[in-house]
Amino acid sequence: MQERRYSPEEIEKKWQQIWEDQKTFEVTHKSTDRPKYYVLEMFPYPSGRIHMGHVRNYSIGDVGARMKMMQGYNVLHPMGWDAFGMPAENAAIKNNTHPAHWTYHNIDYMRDELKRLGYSYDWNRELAPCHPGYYQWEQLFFLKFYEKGLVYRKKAPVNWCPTCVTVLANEQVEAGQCWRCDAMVEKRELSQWFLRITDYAEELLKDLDKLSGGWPERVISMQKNWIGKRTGMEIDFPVQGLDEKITVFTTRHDTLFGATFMSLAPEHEMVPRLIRDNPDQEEIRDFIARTTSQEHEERTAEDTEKEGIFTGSYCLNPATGEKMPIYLANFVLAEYGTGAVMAVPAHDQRDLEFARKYSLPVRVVVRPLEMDEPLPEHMDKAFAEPGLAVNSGRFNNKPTLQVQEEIADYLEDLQAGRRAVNYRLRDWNISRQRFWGAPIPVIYCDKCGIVPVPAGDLPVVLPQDAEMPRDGRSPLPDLESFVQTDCPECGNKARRETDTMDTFGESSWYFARFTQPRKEDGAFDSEAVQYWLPVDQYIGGIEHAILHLLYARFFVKALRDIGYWDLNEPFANLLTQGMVLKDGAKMSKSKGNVVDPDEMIRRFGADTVRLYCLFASPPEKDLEWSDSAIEGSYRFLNRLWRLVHELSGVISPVGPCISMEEHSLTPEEKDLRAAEHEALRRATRDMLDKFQFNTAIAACMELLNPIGQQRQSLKASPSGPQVLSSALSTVLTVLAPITPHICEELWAHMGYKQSLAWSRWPDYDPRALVRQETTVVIQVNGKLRSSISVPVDMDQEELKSMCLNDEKVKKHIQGKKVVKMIAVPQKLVNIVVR
RNA sequence: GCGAGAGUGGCGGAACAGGCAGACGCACUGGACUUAGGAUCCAGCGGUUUUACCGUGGGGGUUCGAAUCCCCCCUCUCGCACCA
Repeated sequence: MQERRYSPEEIEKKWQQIWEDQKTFEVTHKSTDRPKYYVLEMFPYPSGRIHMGHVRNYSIGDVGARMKMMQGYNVLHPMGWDAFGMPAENAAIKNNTHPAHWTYHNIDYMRDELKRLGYSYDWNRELAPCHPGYYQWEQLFFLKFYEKGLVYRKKAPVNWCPTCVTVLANEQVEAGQCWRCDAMVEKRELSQWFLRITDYAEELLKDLDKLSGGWPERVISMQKNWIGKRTGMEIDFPVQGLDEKITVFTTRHDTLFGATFMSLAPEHEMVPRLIRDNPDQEEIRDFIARTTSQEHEERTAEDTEKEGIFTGSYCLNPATGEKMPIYLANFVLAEYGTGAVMAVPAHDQRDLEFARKYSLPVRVVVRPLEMDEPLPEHMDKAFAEPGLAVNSGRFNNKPTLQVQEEIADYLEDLQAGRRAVNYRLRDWNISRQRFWGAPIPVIYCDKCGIVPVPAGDLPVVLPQDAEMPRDGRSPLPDLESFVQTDCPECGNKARRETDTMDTFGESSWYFARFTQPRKEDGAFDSEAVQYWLPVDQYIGGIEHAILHLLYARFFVKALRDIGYWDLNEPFANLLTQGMVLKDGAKMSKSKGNVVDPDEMIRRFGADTVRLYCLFASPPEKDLEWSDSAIEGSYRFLNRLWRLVHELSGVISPVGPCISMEEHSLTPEEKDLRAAEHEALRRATRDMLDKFQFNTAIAACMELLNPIGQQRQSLKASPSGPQVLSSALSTVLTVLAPITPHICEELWAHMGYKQSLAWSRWPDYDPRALVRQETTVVIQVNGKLRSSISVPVDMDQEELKSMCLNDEKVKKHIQGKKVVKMIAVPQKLVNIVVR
């Protein structure tokens, strides 16, 4: 008989077609009695081609989706494109075309690539936010946010990336650099649109606790960190000679008695009034100019020397009544707290350094618990730990925590301060001076001011005829046909906003749109949203730990308060997959270590690529790509292929893990059957419960080995064909979500009529796991000395005496006294001797 | 500096609940088959001075028994970092 070779190319195309023809992965929320399960992978930016990181991400998701289907869930598994963004503009400039053209072309190519990988997407739901049918809803959200005061316009120092020619949100600046191009970010004073994410700071923080368990702790702690909640007090310091107060935020109000001077950010709004009467104004202005022109990153570096200048004004310490000189200091940030710091040099390292430099008084107000009060003149390190209050009037000798409470009460009584909470999180700047994004639906009228576009006039469509300026600027401000419009209120000539929305806006709600992506009379179908959301399993890279994942959480809460749903969180479970590395480094063109998925699929087929991605390491860890290791995965699939074909005449479609008359089986049959059920037990636990595909695959490989080795004798034994059939069916079933094409093909070859995609995940039989004999290892004083094979139900006492009579054991216990024997049933006996 | 996580063969990685360390795979070695082998199959594969001893980053501890639990230290990765 002509041997049929494993030809991935042929069978993968075939099964992809069958799934498509049979609409295997098309789902609806209507008329189903099965529970829902929503699997989502972060959608890709259509950069041109998919890379191995995508393949890994989407393979993990696909296994999740297919496996849940087999468990009887109604599974939603959609895919789309994060289609707005700058590379499209750059490419359009380079190729003298329109960003839309480049984007849609890339999408077409990448969709083919994904299809070749056999993912179980419901392609009917595909979406791209650069389509007006998508972004019109985002523009509507903007209007609703505006109505609610959740979006506002203000002039503020914002992050400007000179290379991208646009501003960036705080979350998009990493160590002073642009998250996308690594250019140093500058501060610029611009009027921009901001989303009031800070209104939700407390809820965003609080709800992280609910995500615990479903989300990696790492991501939760990163978000906590980013939100940066601090509880403390706002304290007012009256300024001498002015009828004004400087308000500070502090978490250490217990040290108020030690505040000997005041430090203000050079940008503080009170500065002009504080220096008005100072003859050295020039010098101060110089200092301010010097400090504020410094790059933010440089100014805020920890090792930057503390510098300041005296304003000439004084304020009063509300606790001591003492005069405190007011300084400007380079290390005080205008954007944190109130931009003013009460300086307590004895208990804050920065203040101490500053005090030493400008010879300002140091007063100790906290004494360490176990030590004497430090001498202020000898201090070179501030004492920032808790202790007992000293030099603090009636609060003396009380512990720090108690003093905090009492001083808070005291100041609140005096109306000189109040308990306060401060967050590091800032409002989200969503204005972008770029073209390829959703236009912000606002009109500026000389008479009426800022006028939102009426909802009925949406969408504000991004012009298709724009020509891209070569320097990267947006064409919109110069495009009269876009800019010129009539004021919706007074009808006079007016101008459109030319900024577009941050592309993180689109990804903040796409998961919800997927539930009914073609809906035309509204953003969401409430029934579909109610049924599908939240996403049960979300999968993507850790790089979005703060950015996308924080924005999306915020959007869900904001849209909830607008009335779209009663959902609180978008993603119930989050898996952050590791990177794909080659030679220990992230793949990149510049390093020349890129492995092309298309080429791998050509050489080995999609199943092998998927198998390798899932086998080489657990999902959340980095994966080191190895050209030779992937061949091992290919070999395994070949071995599986050959085995099923060789046994064609013997095996039949009996089903996986079928029940059998135990007592009629030969020992060899029983062993293979036990191995089969053990493999299923492990695979079920590792895949379904833990998303640990590498060990589930190992379990399949382990099962295939004895099938291969014992197939000859099993072919001839009475129940051998049944046992072999069941075992192979189990292997194919377990591997089906991982390598679906080859499994479908072999499944059909075995004689099954129905697609594996619709097969049910089998249950193992605990009784089949029980073997007749088991190996018990014998230790003497905890050291392995021997092992014996005994019946599983052997009596404990009998087992112990058998161990003592073991030849090797005897040697080790000779002449010694047996003190104790510990027996772990079916595993081990430890003999303790002296 | 603060916070989180991780250190296991030549490599990727296993080890459920404190009970045979190294499953599974890669690489390697030997053999079979073969005109050939980069296919396939079989066997071996932590180290050493191999009746035995040592071995999961290092040191201590708990325990009959520790990769696993506790304490100290080292290293690496990630995040935050002049945030008052």
